[in-house]
Amino acid sequence: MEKVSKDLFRELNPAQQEAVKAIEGPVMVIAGAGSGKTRVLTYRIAHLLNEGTDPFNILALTFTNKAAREMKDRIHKLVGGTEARNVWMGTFHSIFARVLRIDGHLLGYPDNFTIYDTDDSKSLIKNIVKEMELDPKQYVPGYIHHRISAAKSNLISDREYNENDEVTEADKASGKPLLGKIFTTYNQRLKASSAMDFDDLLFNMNVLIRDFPEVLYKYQQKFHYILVDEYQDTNYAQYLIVRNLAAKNENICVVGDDAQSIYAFRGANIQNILNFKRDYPDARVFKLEQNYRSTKVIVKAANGIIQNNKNQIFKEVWTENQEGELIRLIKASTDNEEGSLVAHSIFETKMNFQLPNSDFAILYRTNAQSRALEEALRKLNIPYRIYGGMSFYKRKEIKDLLAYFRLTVNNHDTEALMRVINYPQRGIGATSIDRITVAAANAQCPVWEVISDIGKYDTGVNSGTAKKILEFVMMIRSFSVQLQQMNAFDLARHIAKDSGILRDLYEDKSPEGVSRFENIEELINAVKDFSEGDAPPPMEGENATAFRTLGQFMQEVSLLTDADNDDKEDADRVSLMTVHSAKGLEFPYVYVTGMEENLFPGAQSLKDRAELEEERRLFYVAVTRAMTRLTLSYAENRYRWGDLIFCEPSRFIDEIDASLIEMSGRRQSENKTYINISNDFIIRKKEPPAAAPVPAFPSPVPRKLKKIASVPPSISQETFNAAGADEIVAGITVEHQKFGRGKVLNIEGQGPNKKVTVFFQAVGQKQLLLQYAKLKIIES
DNA sequence: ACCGTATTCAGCGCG
DNA sequence: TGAATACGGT
Repeated sequence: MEKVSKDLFRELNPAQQEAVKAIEGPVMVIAGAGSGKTRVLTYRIAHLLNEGTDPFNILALTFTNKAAREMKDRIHKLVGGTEARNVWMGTFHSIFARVLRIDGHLLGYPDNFTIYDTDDSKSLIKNIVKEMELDPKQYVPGYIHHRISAAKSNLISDREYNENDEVTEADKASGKPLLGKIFTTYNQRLKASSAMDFDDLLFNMNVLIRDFPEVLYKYQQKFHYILVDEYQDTNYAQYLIVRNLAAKNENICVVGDDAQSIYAFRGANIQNILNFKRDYPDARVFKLEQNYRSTKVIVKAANGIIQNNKNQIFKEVWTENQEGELIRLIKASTDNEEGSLVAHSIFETKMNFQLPNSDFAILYRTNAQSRALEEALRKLNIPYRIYGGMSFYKRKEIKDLLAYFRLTVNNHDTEALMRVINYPQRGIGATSIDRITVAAANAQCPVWEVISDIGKYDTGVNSGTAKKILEFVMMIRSFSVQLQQMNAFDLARHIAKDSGILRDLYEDKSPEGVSRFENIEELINAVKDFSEGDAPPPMEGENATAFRTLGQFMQEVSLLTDADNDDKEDADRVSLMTVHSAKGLEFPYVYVTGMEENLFPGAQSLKDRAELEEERRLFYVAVTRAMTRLTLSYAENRYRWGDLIFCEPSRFIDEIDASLIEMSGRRQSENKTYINISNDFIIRKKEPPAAAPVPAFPSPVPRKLKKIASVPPSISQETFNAAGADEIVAGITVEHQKFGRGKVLNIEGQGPNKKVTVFFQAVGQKQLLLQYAKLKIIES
């Protein structure tokens, strides 16, 4: 033990050592970018363990699953053994979901409550708006959800919301007087579905420890040491939980950087970190100011930027690293040229220094900017990966199967029920579903209650439909019964088959259908991996099972988001992402693109000081991602929402000392106007790269052709120009865009009504109107 | 139930 | 511009 802890400190600089050693009492660590923030947190926990602290008494809160996982791994490497896995380490949401599964019954929730994700919440809101017969233009689900979320994050209940005149007046003034009513109904529906949304996990945790002092006491006793990562990003609900849990022992350590607070727009309160000294007058504050990541040039530039913000904790970040290259500034005339110049710069740097693609990152403010950059990279055959796209768990087919799992675990989960009651189609149509919903609303009970005893309610569905509903209920019940009998994998496979999802997707032979089928297989494999792991040690108050159940799988999966389950396969790619998602990462070569007024800083932020300061912190984050060389770029014209607009270079460029910047030469070899027109044309029309000379006068191509580009490569656009009606005769082989190849059996009808019967290998016999079906002749 | 077409809308996004 | 959704015709 002793030896390990000596080694532990040798790897830390004096400031870091002090921060690690200050175990007792309130501590705040202000960690500049690249100063070893995570290192301090992990070493601190390792130190606690080495000193003999029971891991069960340590609570470490992070913002992302990824951060929690990385920290666990690193601690495990430092202290070895199995101790690390017993630390209560995870996101705010996952830790408090765990607590609520144990003690949530005090608030009237079963331990198998469902967690609604944002889509579930919005869909529920949408339905409520519809039921109340309000104008969906006025009551946009996304906006309402945002309001409700903001209220919950500030611990304002629906009742308090409705009783607050200021708030209700504001809603009235903006033409949404019934927003409070929707809030109330929304909460009622959640409760009836035994469900919590993400914000409820924090809100209800607060209610729990507010209303049940013995529960608060229990966790105060348990969590002797509390650590919080990214403290600058905590919202009020999170802040208050932490403060209450730490109130007894005051062994609380928060780590963060006020200069990197970039989530005020979703409720983070930078005051939490600025006021820490006020909350804990005895607090010791440690500043980590030595940067180990970046060159002197980059550090100087970053300092120059952030000093323009007024509201901050003073610190001076410095580095012993070498001076490094000057910051490059690329000026392009259009967004497409910007992409091309960035791509060429990456290509050249890569070749000159023989670097892997993974050394490069391209950052942008908005996701919409990625397209031009992608096109440019593709032209140079530079492999890239876009972060923050559609995550695995957001795909339709995955959500469908997960909905079956959810409904199996919690029959009251109404969003899941609505999703699958008629998928795959079982003849329970929109009208019947409406009738059921209305009956449930009238009877003030969950939809599941209505359909599981449909005769008892006055729904008005006809007997045929009632029978189909009964069959559906029986099926779900049979799944639920298996929860304690089968392990997660066996039950998941059983559900995928019995529900008809597998068959439904298997029958779809289109490339999209095949991919969906593969995704389902991947999900079932994930369940398999989970099943084969050790049964988790039962927590206090939990039932122990000999095997891992589907219920346990769902608890884990409902708080996962972006596929951190990284693809190791060909990881050597250039990274493309928004500045927000780059937070916490580092790359040798970083390109920050779209450095223009109204884009970065964004147009909405120019109105008020606080928002502009957040944009500036965002830029600070972007700049400090770079280790070796930073490149900034902007375009003088940019396509936005379809038309070309003029842009001014960002004010942030001027905030960097001019002596640190070098203007990178534009590629002057070709006529400028020519480049713009031709490049724009090529990229927008998705024609092949101009290996051959580009036509000076692009021939007008019908717009519609663009759509074709999304069709998989095997099917080119000409392929599906319909064959002439006269050319199709019985006996020939044809290809259909969706159904694939098949043989023509029969032709009937005349002119526009000419009908053809085809037997497709994949899907069987189909009748098609020649007028609509675009058939290609494969073999006559 | 299904398809093509019209319409609408556009910020960053953890869990 | 393009993606997501609503609508109207078969």
